[in-house]
Order: sequence, then C-alpha cells, then structure tokens
Amino acid sequence: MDASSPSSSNESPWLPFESRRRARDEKREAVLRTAVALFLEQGYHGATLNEVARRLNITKPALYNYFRGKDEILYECWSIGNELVDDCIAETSAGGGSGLDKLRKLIVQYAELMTADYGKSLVRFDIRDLSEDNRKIVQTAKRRIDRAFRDYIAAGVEDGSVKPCDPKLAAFAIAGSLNWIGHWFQPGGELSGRAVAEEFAIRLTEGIAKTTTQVTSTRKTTTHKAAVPAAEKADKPPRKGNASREDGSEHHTRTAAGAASQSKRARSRLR
Amino acid sequence: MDASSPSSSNESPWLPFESRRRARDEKREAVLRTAVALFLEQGYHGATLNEVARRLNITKPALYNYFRGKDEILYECWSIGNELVDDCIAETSAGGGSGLDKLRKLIVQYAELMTADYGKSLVRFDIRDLSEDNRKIVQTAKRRIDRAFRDYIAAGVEDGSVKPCDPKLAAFAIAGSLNWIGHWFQPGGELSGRAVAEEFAIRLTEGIAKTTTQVTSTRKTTTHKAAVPAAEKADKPPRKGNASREDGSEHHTRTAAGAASQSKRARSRLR
DNA sequence: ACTATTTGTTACCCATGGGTAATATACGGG
DNA sequence: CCCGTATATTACCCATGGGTAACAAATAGT
Repeated sequence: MDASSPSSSNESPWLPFESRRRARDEKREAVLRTAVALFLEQGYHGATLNEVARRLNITKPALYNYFRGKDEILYECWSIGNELVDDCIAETSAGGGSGLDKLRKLIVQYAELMTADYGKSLVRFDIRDLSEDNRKIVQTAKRRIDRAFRDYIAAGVEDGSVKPCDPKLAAFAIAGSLNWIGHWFQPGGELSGRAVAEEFAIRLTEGIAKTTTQVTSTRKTTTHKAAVPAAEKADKPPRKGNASREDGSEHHTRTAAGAASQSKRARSRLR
Repeated sequence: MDASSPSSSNESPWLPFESRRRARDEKREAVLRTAVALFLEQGYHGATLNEVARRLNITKPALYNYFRGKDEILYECWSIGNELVDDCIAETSAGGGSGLDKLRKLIVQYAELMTADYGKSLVRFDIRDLSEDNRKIVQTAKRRIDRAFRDYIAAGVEDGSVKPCDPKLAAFAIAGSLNWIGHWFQPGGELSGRAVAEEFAIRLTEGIAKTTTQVTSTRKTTTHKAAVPAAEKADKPPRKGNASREDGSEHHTRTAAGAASQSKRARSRLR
C-alpha cells in the first residue's frame, strides 16, 4: 500500500529494522481505529471481528497477531481515550489559574474529546465486556477522572472562584453533560466539536461560577454564535513532541495492565 | 362483548375470568421487573433468559408465553420507562407556570425517574438491540423527550424566565446531566433519588435562569405520585388500536408497535 | 540460496444462548 | 368426567461468532 519501495536505498541501514516495527505499530493502530469506529457504529456486540478484518482487507485470524482477543481490542480503544483524558488533566493541572479556570479548561478539552471516536469509547463502551483485570483498571481510571473534576470544583470553592456547592454532585452534573456529548454528537453536524466544547465550558460553569459571567441584559450575547471569548490561540497540541516512541517496549502492549497510568506515551496522531 | 352469564361464586362472575387475566399481567410484569434488573446488572448481552427465568423459578421457554423474544422484553422494559417519562411531560405541560417553572418540574421528575430501574433502562439500553420497528419507535420517543426540554427552554426564553440561549445545546446539557444519573446512582447511597432530583433542578437551571434562584433547598414541591389521576378501573383499553387482548390469535403482546404513544395506561405500581 | 521469523490464509472447532417442538399438568367450564 | 385452554417442563436445534490449528507466503539475516 505505502512506503514499500523506498527507504532501503538512501536511508539508514537500521531503518528497515525499525520500519518493520513501525509498520507493525501502524497496523495495530489501524486495527484500533477501525475497531473503535465499528464498535461505535454497531455496538461492541453487534460488531464482529470478521467485519473489522474485512474493513482492513485482511481476515479475522490475522487480527490475532496484534491482539489477544476482542475484549483486548476494546480495552485498547478505551485505553487510548483514557490517555487522552489523562493528558488533559495533566495539562490543566500543570497550568495555573483558579479552580474555576482549571475546571473550564478541563471542560473544554474533555468536551472536545467526546466528539471524537476514542473519546466516545470512554462513555459508550460497557465496562462489563472487559476482562476482570482490565475492568479494574478502567474503574480506577474513571474514579481518577471524576476526582479531577471534584478537585477543581473544591479548589474553586476554596479560592472563591466557585460558589459553595457539593463538589460531588456538581461534578456529576458536569461530567454527565460532557459524557452525553459522546452520545449525540456527530461530526457532520452544524456545530464543530470545538464550538460545542467552548459553549459547554461557559454553560456548565455559569451556574456555579462566582465570578459572574455577568450577562448584561442589554447585550443579548446570543451565546452560540460568536459570543465565546475567542479562545486564545492556546491550541498548543505540539507541546512536548512525540519524542520517545521507540522505547523498546513489548511489541504487543499486552498484559494491558499498568498501561492506564502513564499517559505520556505520546500517541502519535490520533483522531 | 361482556354481559356474559353470571357465575357461581360470591363474586362477580367476571371475576375468575378477570383474575386469571390479572394473574397473567402480574406475571408479565414480574418478568419485566426481573429482566430490567438483570439487564441493568449484567448488561443486555451479559444477561441470559435462562437467568431471568431462574430468578423467577421457572424455565426459559415459559417466558415465551409472555414475550416473543429477548428483544421484545428489552423493548417492553424501555416502553414502561418511556411511559413514565411521557407522564412527566404531560403533567408538566398541563401545569401552568413559566417556561422555567415547567423546565424545573420536568427536571425533578425526570431525574427521579433516572434513579429507578425503568428510568435507567431509557439510557442504559442500547437501541441497536431492538428490532427495526421498535427501534424506530424508541427513536421517535427520544426525539419527543428532547423536544419537550427544548420547548420549555424556548418558552422560557420567550417569556423571559430563561436567559437567551440556544435551546438545543441547553437541552443537551441538561438532559446529559440527568441521563448520567441513570449511570451512577445507586439506591443504597447517601442521597435519595428525591434529593438528587431537587438538587439538580436547581443546579441545572442556575446557569440559564434569569430570575436569580434563591436556593431554599427545602423545596417540598409538587405531588409526584399522588397527582396521577387514580383511574383504577381504567384498565379498559381505550378504543383505538391496542385492542382487547382476548383476540385469541395473537396471544402475545401486540407487536409492540404503537404502544409508546398513549401513556395513560396507568401501569399499576411501578418503580 | 537457505533458514528462521513474521504475518497472513483456509479450514475448522465449539461454547453459548436464543428459540422451538413435543409433551405434561393444572384448571375452568359444560 | 372429559375437553379445551393456558401454562410450564424437558429435550432439542442451530446460527453465530470468538478463537485455534495447520499451513502458505513474504521478509530479514546469514
């Protein structure tokens, strides 16, 4: 299909060796991309491995070169999404600002994740379809995400940027709205994921923000066109480039255990 | 079709006949109650009909006296939940008040529904597991629910009780928070369903309400259960479709089509 | 070219669980 | 008492799809 002819001529002699590994990883990711799309489209149980394979122009047993089984594929899809969320949390936690600021940043990023496949997998897939071990990992990670929301809210209450409220319920309310995006959002719609994300960041914090967004009644800020504060070009995804990738890891990622913690693995270009 | 011969017992001659029907309906509902609990507990695909039957102290084929198949059981579970929601909407629509008032009433009732099994089935079950026909019904009903939220919000914007906003997005945000309840709420927790519901009614409208909400958290509002018109004898199927069940041929339940509309069927004590 | 490894294929296995047929039992009615 | 209906049971079918074994083809290393 691609990149077959060159590389051996003027490239490093090591490259063929590495290119094979890279080809493998790319194939692995291709499987995941196809699988997550199919799982979302037809549901985990409705989707068959035969269909996954067919869309990749291979046959079912070939998939078993890369994954141990269907449930591991599911887990890996989820895992990628989880890493993306972890990155969001790490980034918002690292950045400064009040509790409310952090909360809003997290909402923006989380919301946008929910508009993409791997993000959707976090909320659309059923945890019970995973193996015992992986299910525990997922549950733990979900608690961590929940805690991030609660912590930011609690911090906001502390520093005065958020009205006094029950962080637990407030976090549930916010997370619910955000997770729901993963159910209704379709890329073809009139709203971009980014637009939805920024709208939600305002809307969901309007009720608990103490720094009132002061909607002066004279300006009707129609809120959904251009009222959003322009969102400083803070889109810096190119932070911390994809440096260390070939840290000779197990070529199967297998065991899947312990993979949900360190999210810095800098997945290349996802979504 | 009635006016048959009297009978021998001290009760109405109709009674044995009717008591048998009632027994049947009770068994049907028992199946549904068991099924919805099991589906929620283990997931639709994880739950087996054998297990449903086992919990009822019967065997799998006995279930087929009441339902045509697993997917119909799923649909009926969903249908009950949907009727409950329809009742909420009918009630809030009938009551007066501003758009915001209606919205809050709907939120309270909808939220409390989400803390019970049949309510959860609305958001936890996968629409794709239904038959083609039933899936269409569900989709239509979901749109109707969504529209209720949007309409109330839009009405609120009109009458000035709600800040100008995009009803579509606001409805998504609110519905998301509410639906999420169906995922995290567990009856054993520290918060009652009612408490969560009333908290959410305030919290979710705080951002869009124009009238500043004085949070008097002890809001013992409206009727929720007793407000339903008694209608004990209302078991007579209304003219139209639905027909009387004793049309020997299809002793199963009406193809499930068209059952999602009329919600006043006064299900006995659910939840 | 020869060999070992990776990666893919064809052909198959088989556990699962939804669904059905044949049949037994309880029961109301004449 | 017998019949018809409703209900339940036992025993079975079988489509589905995840998973595997045996084998073939491409590829790297020598």
